[in-house]
Amino acid sequence: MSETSPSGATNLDVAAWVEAAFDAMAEGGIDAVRVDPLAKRLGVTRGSFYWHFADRDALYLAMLKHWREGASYLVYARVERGADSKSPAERLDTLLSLPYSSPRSARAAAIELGVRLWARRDKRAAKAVRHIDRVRMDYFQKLLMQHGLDKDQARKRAFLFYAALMAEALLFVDNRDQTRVDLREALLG
Amino acid sequence: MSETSPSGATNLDVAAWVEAAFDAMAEGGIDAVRVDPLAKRLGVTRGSFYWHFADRDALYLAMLKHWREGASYLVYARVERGADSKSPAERLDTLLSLPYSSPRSARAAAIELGVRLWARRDKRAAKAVRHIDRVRMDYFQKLLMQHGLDKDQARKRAFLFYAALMAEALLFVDNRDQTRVDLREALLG
DNA sequence: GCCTCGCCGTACACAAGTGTATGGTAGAGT
DNA sequence: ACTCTACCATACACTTGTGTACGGCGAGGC
Repeated sequence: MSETSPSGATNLDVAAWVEAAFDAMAEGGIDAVRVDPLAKRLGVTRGSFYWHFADRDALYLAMLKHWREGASYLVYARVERGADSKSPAERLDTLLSLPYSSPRSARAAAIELGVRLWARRDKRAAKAVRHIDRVRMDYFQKLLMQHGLDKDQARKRAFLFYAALMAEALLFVDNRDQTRVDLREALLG
Repeated sequence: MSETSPSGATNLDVAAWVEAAFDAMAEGGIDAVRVDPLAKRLGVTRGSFYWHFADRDALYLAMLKHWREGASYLVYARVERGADSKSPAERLDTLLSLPYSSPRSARAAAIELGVRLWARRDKRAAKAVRHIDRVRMDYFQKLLMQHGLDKDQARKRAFLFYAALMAEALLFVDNRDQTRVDLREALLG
């Protein structure tokens, strides 16, 4: 356990605060990320927060850093495990099936929205979003090329693929299961 | 001028407050819709607000009503003008080209995000979003069927079409113009 | 010429959140 | 045992926002 804080039950570290911050963001966007409510949620007072962070903006930066890494992770590691046994089509299929059914994924979807709305007024967040979008679409394009498409076709299809994934976080449609089946057919068939 | 308020320069009506509320929402989400900042933006005090609205929640409801109507309007009237001279393909093409290039459309995109993030915690907003999503997708499906697709294919394509439109409001991609050309080819070609 | 009424300003009490300064405490080191 | 240090609580001053009560003012009706 090479943690920043060595031990203790009530001992919090930066990661715990960031985690709670994303919980709050999933419910109410970046404006819901407030020091006092977070402290109550964690069972401590603001004194703890201002020990780990200079101010609220420092927490924002820590959130961005975490999201930047975690969002890349979501694309790479989560799909890549199982390694070479999977074909590109299987990996794309995995991507289509994982979001956003479970409660955990619903949280991820809300965070996606929150970060992107935040990025409309914060340049640092916008930069992170641009980066993640590039990383993801490049990955999708790569998979589609391995699946047999030429570079140009793969680029177009990657956008559609990504858009469809994001739409599940954004749209309020009725039959999500049916939609997912449709997508699989339209984008991979 | 059949306004609610007959005349006067500083005289505001409900519509003016709702308009300002959406401006605020486009910048900071539903949490940025606050009475005091709105009043300052409009050059009045809160006294005016609490004359037109019972409380802040009443403004929220007025916003939802306005969005519900305006969002349907965006689909119907905006594309349908020019009437019968346009083919279904031309109308779909119009839809693909209008969002979200102009500053006005950027505002609309931000509002879309704001409403949908809000809908994750407010049931009334969620209901409005569900309704609008149904209306829009039904319209897209209808156009695609008139374009020659059978009902089932049109439904699937309508989702992709809608998802691609929404992705422009959500994603931070580099070449929006290129993307739009690609979409036209992929979805209508 | 008053009076009502729509519309807005002002003032107040209250709540929630930020940041800061300072004090307390448990554990590890020596 | 003494101290140092990481971590947290407490108390304070400040800001921003909500809702409410009340007062003012100009335009029409009678």
